Amino acid sequence: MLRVRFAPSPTGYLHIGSARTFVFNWLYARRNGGTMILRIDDTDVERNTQASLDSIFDGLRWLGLEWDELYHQSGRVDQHRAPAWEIFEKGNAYRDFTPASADGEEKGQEGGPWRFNPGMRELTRQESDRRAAAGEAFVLRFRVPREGRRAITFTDAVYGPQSKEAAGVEDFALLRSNGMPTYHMASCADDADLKISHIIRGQDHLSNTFKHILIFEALGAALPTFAHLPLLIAPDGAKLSKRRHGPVVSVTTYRDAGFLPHAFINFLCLLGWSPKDNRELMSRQELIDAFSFEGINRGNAVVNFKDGDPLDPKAAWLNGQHLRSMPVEELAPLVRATIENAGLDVPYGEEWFLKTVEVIRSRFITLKDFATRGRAYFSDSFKIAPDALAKLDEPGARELLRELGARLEKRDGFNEQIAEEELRALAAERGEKAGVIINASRAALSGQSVGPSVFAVFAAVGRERAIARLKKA
RNA sequence: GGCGCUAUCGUCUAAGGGUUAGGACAAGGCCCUCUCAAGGCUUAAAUACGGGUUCGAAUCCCGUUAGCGCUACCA
Repeated sequence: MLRVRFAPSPTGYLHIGSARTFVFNWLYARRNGGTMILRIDDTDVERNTQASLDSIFDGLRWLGLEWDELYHQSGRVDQHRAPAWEIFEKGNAYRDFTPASADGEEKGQEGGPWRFNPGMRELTRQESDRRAAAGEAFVLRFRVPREGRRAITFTDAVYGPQSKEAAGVEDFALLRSNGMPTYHMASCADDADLKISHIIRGQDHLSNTFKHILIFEALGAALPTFAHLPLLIAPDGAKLSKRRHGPVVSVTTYRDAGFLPHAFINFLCLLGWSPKDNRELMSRQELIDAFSFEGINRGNAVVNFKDGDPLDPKAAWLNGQHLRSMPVEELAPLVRATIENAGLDVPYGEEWFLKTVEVIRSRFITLKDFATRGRAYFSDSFKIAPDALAKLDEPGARELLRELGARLEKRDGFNEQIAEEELRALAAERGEKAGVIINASRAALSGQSVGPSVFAVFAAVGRERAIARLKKA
């Protein structure tokens, strides 16, 4: 039974690296008929926030990614503590009564890295029990095997064979002096208990895996398959962080910028993974079908944002591609929400709406464009952009528009063909280039100097509004 | 410092002993055209460095350098 998990700790908003980890887990589960588990690793009570938890759920909901089971570690503390003591009883852990060092670590000093406190590691069971009974505080540490040259090995599904001498691993903590399990303990206990078969997570855990294997083995639990993912980094090479890089690292930035959930997922997938056949624009199903560990890279991937522009250009391109290629029926509700969020509403019925979205989406990059560059289609209160104004200011242009408006008004019926007939007839009559009237019309009708074919604009704007806008010129 | 991992155009990546080192984004040009996108064509742009192994290395090995990660009673 294939079971994977995404285990965020709610100590910041959902950032794009975490989102990608979720996506890869999800893809792997969906690809192989497995179970996707969302586990909130909220053992660090001090740093957890409700806002962070909300952002995780908001982000995942926005992306439309679902999970099959949900757990909170905070409700499972007993299930983490018990196995720690089990390890202790087997002799694979010991109490360390050394007081927590006040500020920072002076442990890893001069003679090399800190591995353990010899006095504590060798304490007899009787002595250890006595001091514990006397109420002395202690942390429970794993007794990492140091005899011989035992190596801890495993094969990572992405990074290949991994090996490290056990003696090089420090006696890491399982239980804190307040009795709370550490991340390593809680995580492994849950992974074992929840029967996680594949641990797919960030490469920052690659070196932690040696410790985790020690725990799994001490627990007598089956080892899951590990697959580590290259990290997402900033253009300056540093790992993505809110402090250094600001909101670009947050999933909500992309949502608020008007991204399509699926386009964002598509973009995320291309960071550190490739289908190896040059495909880039992929549907959800194509992603699922193509996903495998073999396609995952080992080098970190740069999210290419700039100071003035938080969006990776390729992400924007992908969004534009999806925007114009997805079924318009699927896009329409998202556009409607965007329009309504901007305080506008859809003036005509669904048929008109679908047609209009179809016409104008071809030049847009994000959903936001519908409310900004596309504002004139939904509202009479719009500004004419400066470069569009220049088209209106062409000599004679305004007069021609008024005349065109008058002719359209006299004419029965109204559609693309009629608009084109009248416009071209007028141009011919006046010996004027059609382009002048065309460009000026686009400016007057849509407020933009650029956009769809102007006759499609006439149709989308509609007879009454088109005539009014022309005459107002 | 110790340990682990990584290194192909500016960015995302393909090629895993023999290719003119391929694609995409971004940039430049041309075509199309009522504008702008889209689309088509096209230009520029890379195997970090040094040694091996081999008839032949981006690819395998060693070293160097650089980056990242771990080295907490954070996760």
